[in-house]
Amino acid sequence: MSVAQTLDQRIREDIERNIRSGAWRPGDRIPFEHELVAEYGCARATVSKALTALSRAGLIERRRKAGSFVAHPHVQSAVLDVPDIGSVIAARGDAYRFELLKRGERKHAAGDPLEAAGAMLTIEGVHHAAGEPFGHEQRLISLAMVPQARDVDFTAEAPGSWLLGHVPWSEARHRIAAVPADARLARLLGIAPGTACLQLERWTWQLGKEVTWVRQTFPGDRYDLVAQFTPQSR
Amino acid sequence: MSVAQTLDQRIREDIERNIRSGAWRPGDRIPFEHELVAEYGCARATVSKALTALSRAGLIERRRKAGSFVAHPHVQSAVLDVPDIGSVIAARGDAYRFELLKRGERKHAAGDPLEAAGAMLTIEGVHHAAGEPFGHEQRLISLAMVPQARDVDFTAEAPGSWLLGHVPWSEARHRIAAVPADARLARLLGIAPGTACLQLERWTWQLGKEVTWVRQTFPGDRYDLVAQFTPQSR
DNA sequence: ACAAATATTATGACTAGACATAATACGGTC
DNA sequence: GACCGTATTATGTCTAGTCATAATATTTGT
Repeated sequence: MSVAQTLDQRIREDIERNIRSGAWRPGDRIPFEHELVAEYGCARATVSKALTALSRAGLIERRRKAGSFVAHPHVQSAVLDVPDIGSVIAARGDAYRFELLKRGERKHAAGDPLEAAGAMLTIEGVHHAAGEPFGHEQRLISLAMVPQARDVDFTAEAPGSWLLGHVPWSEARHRIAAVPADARLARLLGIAPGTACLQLERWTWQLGKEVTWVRQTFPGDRYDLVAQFTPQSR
Repeated sequence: MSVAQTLDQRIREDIERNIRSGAWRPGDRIPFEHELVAEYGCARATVSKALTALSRAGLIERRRKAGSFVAHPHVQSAVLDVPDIGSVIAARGDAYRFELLKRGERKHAAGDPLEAAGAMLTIEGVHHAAGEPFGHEQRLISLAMVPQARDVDFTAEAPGSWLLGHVPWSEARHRIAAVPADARLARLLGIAPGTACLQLERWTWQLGKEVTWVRQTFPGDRYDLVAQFTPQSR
């Protein structure tokens, strides 16, 4: 099967195979650490490393004194990659362009998706693939958090990829929904009003402070999200 | 801030804060393990545990001889929880019911979303919340993999939750798209034809063999997906 | 000057222990 | 038999070290 691998990986995979094959069912107790130590002839730290990994992956639950048990699956948990739009289009071999429609600056207003007070940069634009409209983007950037954004020319670079390079390693929350295109969106994207669109909203913050909010809307027939290789958890 | 925590967690969080705050930027070398050992006055295994976790989270890259470096973010990677529909509705405090529309059995046909040959169970139904239609489901189940499914009464329990309890710890691939409701779907869900719907497709397999395929469709105004707390990676 | 051989160094995996902690099982008391 | 304190036990975190491995620096040979 697989080639050279470490002992803790082998232990992990042996246990995982027993769980995924159904040989060990949810609720079953798996062997105690000291039993695995005896079986593999290794130190307890090595067994523990394997079990810690399985526990973090949600496959087992460890209980002091009682032992470790195969977890009960509850939700399907998937890792969803939300790539930069420019790179998605480039990967398909199409030319990419960001068309800046509007750019403004204003104070925080009630009902804004960004809750932090202070000055904000507002950006609206359309992503193009191979010359055709691909998706619409509405964005707010907190100027308190990213003052340099004031001096950036977003006709040359899309705000998303600029932010990725200049405000790295932030955190985010995503919301995915299906919405009909309103009249304005339909005109901008060259589609019929009411067309089903995939809408992705993302709030990004850095150390608990809001950096940017973006709402991207794509016609349903031009874009979909794929969440690959999905273990269950918890 | 936080209360009692382990030393490796503290080291991990200290480094993570430096990265997320932007103090250490992508490409920067973080302190060597032996420097962190001196700083925290602990064993190298403890520092290594923290760095291993950061590396698996995609925040740093470790290179032998060279040291460890802050990774360059590329895509937004989010953990998406796709819960069982029944529990979603129950969590909102509404009554849940699965209405079985059709149930059949047939051989594999060309173009089926499940590629494995053999007999398949076909199921169609509607999920109801508080007496109102909530979403539509079309499903195929491989009878070679789950022969017991033949004897289950899916009017009592939705196939999704039954499978979760009887074929645990499988793997899956998801696809999310926005589609307009066709005439039949519109009638079943009590919505206007063309209404924007969120469509979730899921292929599930166990140890490399296909178990089930499902396509769930929800009117856009009744359901959306939220991907929480999203670290970037790779 | 350039390439090959060698030394150095940081990470990676591991061992054989120690002590802490939480949950269970056991025993004795009322 | 119900209740409470104590002993036991499996996990959880950690130490102080070893040996291996991969990549960089340095030296050596031509």
